[in-house]
Amino acid sequence: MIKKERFRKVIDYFTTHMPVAETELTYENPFSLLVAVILSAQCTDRRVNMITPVLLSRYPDAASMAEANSGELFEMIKSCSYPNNKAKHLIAMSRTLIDKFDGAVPDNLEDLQKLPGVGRKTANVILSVAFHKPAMAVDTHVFRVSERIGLTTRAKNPYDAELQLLKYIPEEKLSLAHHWLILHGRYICTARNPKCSECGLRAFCTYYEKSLDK
DNA sequence: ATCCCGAGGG
DNA sequence: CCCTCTGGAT
Repeated sequence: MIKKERFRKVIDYFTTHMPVAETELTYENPFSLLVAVILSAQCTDRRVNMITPVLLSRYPDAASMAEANSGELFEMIKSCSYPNNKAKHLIAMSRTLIDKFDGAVPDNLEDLQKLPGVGRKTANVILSVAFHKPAMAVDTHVFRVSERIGLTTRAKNPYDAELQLLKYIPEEKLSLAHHWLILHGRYICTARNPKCSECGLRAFCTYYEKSLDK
């Protein structure tokens, strides 16, 4: 099956079965989304959503978080992974926002990636979700699912996968597609013991086909 | 034991 | 390319 056809089938399937797909992180503005996405690394959205309301009521914007006491901030986020790194990143990120961007979250990839703790994946999420710009953030789910269902072929790294996906997904569907792949990866196409019996994509899934040989 | 919407540094 | 950070859920 040619690539274009494969993408069409996948998009058709999700359009029917998951017409609405949004981030499961709660947020109110670009800054709170930025904080939530930084906290979400190696941590479930459920836990992040328990932390951010408390954290953001204490530090509602870059100005207040830039002046946060690192020990106090650490205590508030210690139940998620890498609390030490994340506490440092949140404070340094806020300081950079104040120093270089007038306290506002930038709306372009280059400037977003200048923020401590913000890499390409996080920057793409902010662009796509907070600013509704065409971008494809590739996280562990998007990377795994895309490879399994053949949207990408031997992607070497997340950026490679991003380029392969951008080639065939229409701009206006990028954000939707991003969340389709994440939610599918989270609940059906899980890393271990994927629920292929519940998956409507198995008819043309190369991963499922291979699993039958075992 | 293995994985969760990674980033920074060597 | 590799490693480290590092808590909670399953």
